[in-house]
Parts: sequence; structure tokens; C-alpha cells
Amino acid sequence: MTLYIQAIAIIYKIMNDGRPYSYVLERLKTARLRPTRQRLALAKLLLETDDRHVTAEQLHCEASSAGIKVSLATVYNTLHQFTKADLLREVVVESGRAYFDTNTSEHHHIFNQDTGELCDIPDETISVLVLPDAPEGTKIDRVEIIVRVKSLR
Amino acid sequence: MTLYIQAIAIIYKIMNDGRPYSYVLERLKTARLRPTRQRLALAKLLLETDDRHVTAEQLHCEASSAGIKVSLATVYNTLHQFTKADLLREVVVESGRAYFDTNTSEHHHIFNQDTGELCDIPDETISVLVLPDAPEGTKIDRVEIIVRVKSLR
DNA sequence: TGTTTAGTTTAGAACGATTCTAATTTATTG
DNA sequence: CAATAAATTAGAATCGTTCTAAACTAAACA
Repeated sequence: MTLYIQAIAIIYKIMNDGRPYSYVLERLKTARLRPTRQRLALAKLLLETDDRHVTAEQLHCEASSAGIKVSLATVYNTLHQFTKADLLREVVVESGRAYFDTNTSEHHHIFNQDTGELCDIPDETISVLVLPDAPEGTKIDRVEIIVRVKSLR
Repeated sequence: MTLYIQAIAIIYKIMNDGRPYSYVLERLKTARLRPTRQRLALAKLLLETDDRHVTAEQLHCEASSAGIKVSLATVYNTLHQFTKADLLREVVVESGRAYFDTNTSEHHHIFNQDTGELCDIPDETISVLVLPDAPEGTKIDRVEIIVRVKSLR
């Protein structure tokens, strides 16, 4: 057993408490991203629970509170690398601030314009009929629906 | 006839070449915005043609090229005031850059992620069939659909 | 293993879009 | 025509984000 595998196994154990977590390692591997302390810690924060929507700033704060030493630059790097590796996806709801969603499956969002709260729409509760053709020389990448709500009163 | 009305009439004539333009003045009036040189010139640029999508920077350049003396700050102010006055609406398609749409009626967008090009979807070719309930304590403000496309090759 | 090499992290500088500030100018009111 | 209220402006400030180049760490290899 190489040192590498040993180390990974240890980190894996520490992070996991036995839950299935290896897919993060796999994704990182496929994306040729080394499983560093920072990446694994952020992955843990992000992917422990199913459905999260964070900004870089938020995640950085959260990491700090959790005692994880990681720079804001690394948080940005990691969010983008994870997005490329399909561990996250970006959601655009506000100009001037990027949100990242831990749910990478096809789904849509409700965005509270007063509070900045962002949440997923269960796939069964929304449906659209999209007929327009993609303009000449383009192909549809994805269709995004944002239901914008306001707080009452 | 007061001086105000005279002045407006003259400006109106200059800007209009006879086309119906008074609704801009009306909207400005209702919004308690004075019909200044800058506002009227920007309104002309924006609302002469039906369907435009601009960023502040773009509009500022365009104004400069057209010989209109207006600061970037005023362009920003004007875009936001016009949006409040329902002469424009904001479209969020990229985090980090705000687009403004001269078409304020209910409709959706196609966004080319490679070129940054944004265009309207004719309302007949898309429709929302099922909508989720707004979360407790909120009400739906609007539903936005963005069809993201990529350039081929 | 120890060394080399290649990838990663970091603090801080730089950046682009936007907002703010306070002084000046312009439009409206009386 | 003066008084006052609103709008414009240049430039500073701010915000989120990206870049840079040096220090560090992981993986490959001798």
C-alpha cells in the first residue's frame, strides 16, 4: 500500500464516519485534481447534506467557523474546479454574486429577491413547454427556470 | 402654455420625427423624473427600436458615439430609474454584468453563453405548464426562463 | 526512501462592474 | 427672476472576483 493510498484512506475515514464518500475522490481523480486537505474539507462541507446553495464568501466564512484553514482564493478555485468536475453547478440569479448548487441534477430554482434565499424546485412541480429552435449555429445547452418570489408585507 | 410645456414640446418634436413618443414623458412624469437632456437622449437610444438588450457600459459607449454627453454614473442612474418606471426591465443571465431589456412585457430569453448575445423568445413558442407553490410567506413575482445555448464548434 | 517535478495554496495586488460622494449644474416653483 | 429641489458629474470607494508570483505539498521516479 503506497503512502498515497494510506493517506487517502485515513482522510477518508476521518471525513466519512462510514458514509459513502468515495465518489468525491473519484470525481477529483477523473478531473485530475489532487485530493488536498482544502479540497476534501470543502467537499465535506458542501456535500455532506444534499441540497445547498452557497456563495464563495459564505463558504469561506463557514469553513473558517469550522476551523478549516483555507484562503478565499482557494475557495474560488475549488468552487470552479468542482463545477467543472460536475460536483457542483453554478446558478445565476443575481448580477454581481455567484451561487453554487450542490444538486447537479436537472432542476430549477425559487429565488427570494428580498432575502437572497435560493431553493430547489422539486422536478414534478414544474414543467415548461419549450418550442423555440436554437438560433442558427447554436445548440441548446440547458433550460433554466427561476421563480422569483417576494416576501409578503 | 407654460415654459415647461413649450420646452417639452420642442424636445419632443426634435426627438420624434412625429413618431408616438409621449409615453416616455408620461412614464417619467408618473415616476417623478424630470425629462432632462440626458434621460431623453438615452430614452431615444433605447426605445427607438423595439427590442434591445444592453449593459450600462454598452449604452454609455453608444451614447458617446452618438455625440451625447453623459457620464457613466448617469447611465447607471438612468437605467435603474427607467427600470423602476417600467420603461426597462433587468435580465440576469451572467453574474457580474447586468443586462437591461427594452421589452417590458412578459417574455423569456435565449442567451448565447459563448458570445454573450441575448435575445427574446416569442411568447407563443414557450409556456409554463405547471408551477410550484410559493414558499410560506412569499408570493411569486415572476417566472423567468433562460434557454442557454452554445455556439456550434 | 530522497529527490525531482508538477500541481496547489496563498497573501495581496489588480480588476471590472457598480455605487457613492460632494460639488456643480439644471429644472421647476413661487 | 430668485429660491429650492432635483439631476449630473468626476472621481473615489466598494464589491465580488481573478490574477500573480512565491512558498508549499503531493506524486512520480530513481
